[in-house]
This record gives sequence, structure tokens and C-alpha cells, in this order.
Amino acid sequence: MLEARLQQGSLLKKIIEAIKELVTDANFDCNDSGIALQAMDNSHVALVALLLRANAFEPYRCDRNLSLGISIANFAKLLKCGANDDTITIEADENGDSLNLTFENETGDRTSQFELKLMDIDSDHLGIPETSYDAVVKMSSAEFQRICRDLSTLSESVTIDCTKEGVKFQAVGDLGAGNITIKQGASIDQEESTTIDLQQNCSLTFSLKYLLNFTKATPLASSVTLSMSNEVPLLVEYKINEVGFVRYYLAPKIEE
Amino acid sequence: MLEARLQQGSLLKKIIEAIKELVTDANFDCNDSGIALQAMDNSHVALVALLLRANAFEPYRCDRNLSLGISIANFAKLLKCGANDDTITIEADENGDSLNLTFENETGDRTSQFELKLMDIDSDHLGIPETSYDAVVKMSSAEFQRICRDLSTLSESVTIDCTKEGVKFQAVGDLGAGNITIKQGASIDQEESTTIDLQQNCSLTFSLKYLLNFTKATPLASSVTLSMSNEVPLLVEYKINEVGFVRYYLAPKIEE
DNA sequence: TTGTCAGGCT
DNA sequence: AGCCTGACAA
Repeated sequence: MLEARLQQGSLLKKIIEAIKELVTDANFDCNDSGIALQAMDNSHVALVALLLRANAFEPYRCDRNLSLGISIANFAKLLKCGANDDTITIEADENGDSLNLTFENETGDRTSQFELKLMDIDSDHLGIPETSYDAVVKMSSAEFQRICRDLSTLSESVTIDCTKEGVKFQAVGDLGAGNITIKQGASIDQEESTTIDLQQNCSLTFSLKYLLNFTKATPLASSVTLSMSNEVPLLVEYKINEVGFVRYYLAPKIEE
Repeated sequence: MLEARLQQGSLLKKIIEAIKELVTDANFDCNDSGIALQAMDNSHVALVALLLRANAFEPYRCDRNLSLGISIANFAKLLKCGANDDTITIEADENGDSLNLTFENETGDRTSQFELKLMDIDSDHLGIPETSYDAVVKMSSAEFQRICRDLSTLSESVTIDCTKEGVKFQAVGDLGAGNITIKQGASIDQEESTTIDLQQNCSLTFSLKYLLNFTKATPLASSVTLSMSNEVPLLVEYKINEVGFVRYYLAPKIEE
């Protein structure tokens, strides 16, 4: 039996929007500490990890571990049936063949209930090692999105170089070439300011199509963290205040 | 060697937006007095002339005359990679096979560089005679845009009549007919006020498709000047404060 | 390629 | 506050 009530329903909507393009079906693993999801994207190139801590909900109740196989696309459809400032409650009972969604508006004079059929999903549960990275860049999520969007007009892929001076995004294409350099900590605004935690310079190349996809999570956080080591998958993390995170992993393109 | 730095980058973006629909490739002629462009539109019906004076830039440096063959479409793409309040620097070196674009944000913690490949373009350099016109109408650019937009729902072409009383725009089409008359000096606001400098009444008919295209320059100036003489191409001019102008020329339709 | 939706600008 | 442009999904 799971019961989880989320005051800020828009949060769940945004989270599902942030992953639905990449993952069509996935297991939501629920236990008393919260709800987690881990899944390879449809083309088995990227990996998505999501955590919603129990204390994000009020109340939160989960008697025993449950793995809810959810069609993300259908879940997203049902979530659109709730208004942004509705409270959302999700419930699953013991037999676990369906998920109940309840929307309540602020004044409490409207209640909507939806039932989502659950499915059996083979979980390719990859253990993700908690690595330490050579470079950890924290920057404005909007700026990261803008950079990915701009550079994708030039090329399919971007090379990210991290040095003490800053982080440089480069793309080369038919109509020309472009690079964008962000210096560390120049901005005064704390949230917007870029910080670079550098153990070692690194240079990696990634598919812009995937990065652009990751930036669907931009509405969830004002900043994003890019963690890199040479020849190791990039970690792109959006921390959601007091709630949890959405993380994306993407392997670098290998130099030929 | 050309180096030109424009504080208000949005200006260049707007200028290119104002001409890109008409002209896909054109030579930018640079000398020590500034940057100029003259080109027939793709269908060789209209003519576009652009001037950016050297003093619009700070600094401006152009050692020797250069003719930069630019794909306007690609230039526009790269310009979109800069934010509106970025400073833009354009540079071209001696061999002139590429143009460098640099964007810097206000705080200076982000620098973006883009390289645009140049091309060889045959310039059909038409000398434009500095005529004196029978009627010169200065009016609100927004109002002119609105008139063109409204009348193009009625017809393909508009007839403009200038008399002492004012300027009348007429269109006749299948669903009916319409005309809009602007009287001289009706508005109090100086910039918005319409003035008509009339030597002789005139009446000319133009393609609305082209006029509508010219009004892409509306964001560049609050007023527009229409200069007309019977059976002579119309001159539509947007003066850009302290910077230069965008001019469009369009031959009238001939009465059958 | 078209229609819908969100964000930015005037 | 309204209009317009750009982005995103079907």
C-alpha cells in the first residue's frame, strides 16, 4: 500500500515531462524512504535516474517495497488532467495492478480521480557507481539549455573543455564554427553564478540531441551540475529543492 | 582587416531579420566610413539598401575596402546565438574567407565566438539615383505595418494616393474593398505624427506582398518614410537613429 | 509539416 | 495586458 500526497502538483508534471521523451516505460520503486526510478532511454544510449524523497510528500506512507510498472506516456496524459496548482495524491494498493491519481484544487471544491493501469516491465537495473569526477561544473540551467540549443544549429555534437579558466562548449559544422566560454563565478547572483570544481582538465564530446533532451528538466531547477571525467559518462543533474533530483548519464563520443 | 564592435547587438539582429526574407546572399561593402549593402531581392523585383555608419560602432576599424560575401540566412542563424543585450563584434581578416562574430554579455562572464564562412557573390551593383520625389510621406512605422497587414487580407495590391488632404491606401478584392486615409499631422506625438511633403498629387499601385515584407524593419524605427513619384519606384526608408538606414525600393504596378 | 503552448517584448 | 515569436510535439 502506497499513499503519497504532493502539495505542489506541478512538480510531478514537470518531472514526467522531463523524462517522458527519453523513457516510455519504467518501474517506479517505492519504499519508506521515497520513490525512485532508473531506466535506460529507449535507444539504450542514455540513462535516467530520478529520486523523490519521502519528505517531499505529506503524508507519505509505503508499508512494503513496491515496484510500479508505469507507462510514462500514459502517466503524462493523466497528469495533464490536473491543474498546475492542484494537489496530487498517488495511491497503489497491495495487488498493485493499478495506480490511483487524485487531483484536488486549492479550495477543495473539485476532486478528480484517475486510475492508471500498471504493467510488467523488465528492469535492466544498472548499478550506477558513485564516481568522483575530474570536473564538476555548476551553472545556470537556462544558460546550459541556451548553449545546447544554439550549438545544435551548427552541429550534431559538442565538445566540452574544462579548465581553470572556465568551461568551453565548441561545435563545428558546415556553415561555420562556434564556441561559448563561461568563466567561473563572474556573476554576482548566487544561483546564476558558474562554479567549476576541477581536479584535472578534461575534454569530452557529446551528442547534442541527447543533451538537448536532458534540458527538458530546466524548469525543475535554476542550476544544473555537469560532472565529467575523460572517457567516462557525463552526469547531468538537476537538483529539486528539498525533494530529490533528476539525473541523466550520457557516454561521450569516442575520438576516431 | 575589419573590426567593428556594436554595443547594442540587438540592432544588428533586427537589421538582418529585416532583410533576410528578401535577400539570401549579399555582399557587405566595408570601408572606413562604414558598412553598406545593396542587393536586388531574390526575385529581382525589389531592391534593398542598407547603411551602417562607422560611428555606430566603437571601435570601428577598416584598413582597406572589403567586400564580404555573406549568406544572410546563415548570418541570421549565428546572430540568434547571441542574446539581445550582448555586445557584438564582427571581424574579418585580410584573406577574407570567413567572418568572426563575438558576443559578450553585459557582465563579461560569457564570451561566444562564431565563424561564418564567406562566399563569392556576383554583385549586381545598381546605381540608385538620388531623385527628388513628388510626395514624401513620413508616418508611424507601426501604422504602416498595420495598414499593409489589414489590406493584404483583401487584395494582392494596394493603391496609394497622395493629396494635400492626406494619404489614402486602397485595396479592392473578392470579399469587398477597403481604404485607409491618414490625414496630415493628426497625431500630437511628434514621432507618430504623419507629415506629407507634396510637390504634386500622385497615385501608385504596389504589391502588398513586398510592402509587407518591407515592414519587417518596423522594430528598427518608430517612423517610416514613403517617397513616391508617378511611375517611379517607391522608396520605403527606415532611418535608424545615429546609425544609418534600411531602404527598400519597389516599382509600381503598371495600369493595364 | 502543422498546430499548440509558453515566454519575451512593446 | 496584448501581441508576436520561438519551441515542442503529434
